Amino acid sequence: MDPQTLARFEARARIMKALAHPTRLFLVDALSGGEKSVAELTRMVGADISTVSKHLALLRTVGLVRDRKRGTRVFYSLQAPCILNFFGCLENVLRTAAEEQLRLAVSTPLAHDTQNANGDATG
Amino acid sequence: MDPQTLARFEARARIMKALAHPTRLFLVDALSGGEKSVAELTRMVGADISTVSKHLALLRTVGLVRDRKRGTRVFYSLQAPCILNFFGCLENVLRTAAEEQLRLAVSTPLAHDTQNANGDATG
DNA sequence: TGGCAAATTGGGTAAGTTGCCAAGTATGCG
DNA sequence: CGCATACTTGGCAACTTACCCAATTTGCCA
Repeated sequence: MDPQTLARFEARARIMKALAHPTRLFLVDALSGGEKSVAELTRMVGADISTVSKHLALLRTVGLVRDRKRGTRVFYSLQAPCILNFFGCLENVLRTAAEEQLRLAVSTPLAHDTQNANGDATG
Repeated sequence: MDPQTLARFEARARIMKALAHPTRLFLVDALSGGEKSVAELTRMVGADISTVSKHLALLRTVGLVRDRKRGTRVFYSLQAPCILNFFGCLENVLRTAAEEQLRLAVSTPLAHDTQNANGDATG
């Protein structure tokens, strides 16, 4: 991987890292319905406001959200709504993985415990 | 954030984490052209084969890629090609962020060094 | 000006991540 | 069988990240 390619993927990874946390994914999702203040988001998340503020700052640093100060409050909004398209893909991956797990469980049952553990032997 | 919502975003975050590394993003990109062996990918990445193997294992764990053993070799391929759509969004975010940086740099120049550093004082 | 509310920043600790080497596993071949 | 090749796994040191608490900054208003 040459330096230029590396730099490009490092830049992409920085954005992905910003999304690689449940709270931050939740924040992005919450902002899909329009801008919200830190306090409002803090209430939704249910963590310390300083924690939420730091999460938002990280999202802003990589350019995923933007902030707008109004009085003492700061409203955050989505800067890159195209992220939302990705959520469907994530659900897709999760569903496929779950199906795969199920398939494996059925096709390669454990040596012991095969008598009636599944509870579907009659159906 | 109620427990069920938390669980859903944790599951999503697990996938995002798997993508939150330059090497793993590179691997996903490399696999967009079809399945490749670990040795082949290792050559492209330029790291230790054990490192690449672990990256691939992680991608497989979350269901992003799949492996197929053939003889002594293991071929990996994309299980969730929809990820590739996201790369365009990432580039979008990067471009927008860069433009934003430029805009800020132009609108709020440093107090010193404003003589002709930009080279566009005459335009 | 003093005081309140909203938000950010700093700090310390606990937990997670990464990469390389070494060792182990699996397959093919003579 | 013995050996080589391809890959995976274990383990450890270096580094990064997350959270809560405390302190600070910012803006509003009496």
